[in-house]
Amino acid sequence: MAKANPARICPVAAFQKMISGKYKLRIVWDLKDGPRRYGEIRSGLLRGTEGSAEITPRVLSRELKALTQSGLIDRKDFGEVPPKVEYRLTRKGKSFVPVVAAIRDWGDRHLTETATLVDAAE
Amino acid sequence: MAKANPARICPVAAFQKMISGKYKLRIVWDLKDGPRRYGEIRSGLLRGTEGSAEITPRVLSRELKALTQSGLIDRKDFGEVPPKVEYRLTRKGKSFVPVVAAIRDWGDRHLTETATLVDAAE
DNA sequence: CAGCATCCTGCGTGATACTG
DNA sequence: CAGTATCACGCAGGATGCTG
Repeated sequence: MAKANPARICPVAAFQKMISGKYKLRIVWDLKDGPRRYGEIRSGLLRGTEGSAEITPRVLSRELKALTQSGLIDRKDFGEVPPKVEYRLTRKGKSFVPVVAAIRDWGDRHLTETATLVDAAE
Repeated sequence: MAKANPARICPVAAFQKMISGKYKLRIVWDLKDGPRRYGEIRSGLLRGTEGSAEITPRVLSRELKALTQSGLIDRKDFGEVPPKVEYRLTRKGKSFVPVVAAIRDWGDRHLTETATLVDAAE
C-alpha cells in the first residue's frame, strides 16, 4: 500500500472506467479462447447484439486501444502486406476473465429476459 | 450449457446497461451493509471520489430510480414530515453483491495504484 | 485487411435554483 | 430532508469515405 494518495481511488470506479464502452467486456470475453484477429472480433461482436448495427471501425479501434492501454489485451502486428493483427489477453487480462464470467453468470440468471422485476418482490 | 436461445441478449450487455452510471455499483456496495437513507448514500459516495465534486441530487436520484427499476434496490418511504426515505437491496440486489465483491477484489489487485501497465509486460 | 479522418447526434453528468 | 426543474456541455458512439 505505498499509496499515500490524498483520496484513494475506488476500485469499483476504476473498474467502471476501464470497461466503459459497449464492447470492452465482450471483447475480453471473446479473447478468452485465444488470440483473435481484428475482423474476427468485429464479426464476433455482431452476434448477440439484437438490432445490431455493424460496429464501426472507429469504435472498435478505440475500444481495442483502450483495452491495450489498460493492459488487458496485447496487440500483435504481423509484418505487413495484407495486414494481419492479432489481439490476445495479457496476464492481467486473463486474470480478469473470471470476473467477466461471474458477471455473465449472474446476468444469465437475473437478466437476459423477463427479469427486471420478477424477484424484486422479495 | 443451456445455450439454445435464438435472439438472446448478451448478459454482459445487459449487465453493462444495468450498472451504467458512475455510482450504481458503488451504491449497491454501500447498501450491502443494510438500509441507508438518501443523504447517507450521498455522503458515502463522496468518500473515495478523488476530485469529488458533490454528487448532485439530480444524478443520485436518477441512479436510485434506475436501480429500483432494475430491481436491485427497494425504496421505502417513511410517512412524511421531515422526509425520510430508506433504500435497501432486494433479493436480486443481494445476489448481486458477490459480483461486485469480485469486481472490487480484482480492482484492488490490479487497479487502484500504479497499475495500468505494470504487468502488461507478460 | 486493419485501420484513420471528419462530421454529427444523443445522453450522461454537473451546476444552480426551487419545493413539500 | 429528499427530492424536482432547467440549462448547459463533453464525449461516447454511429455514419461515411479514404488508405497502406
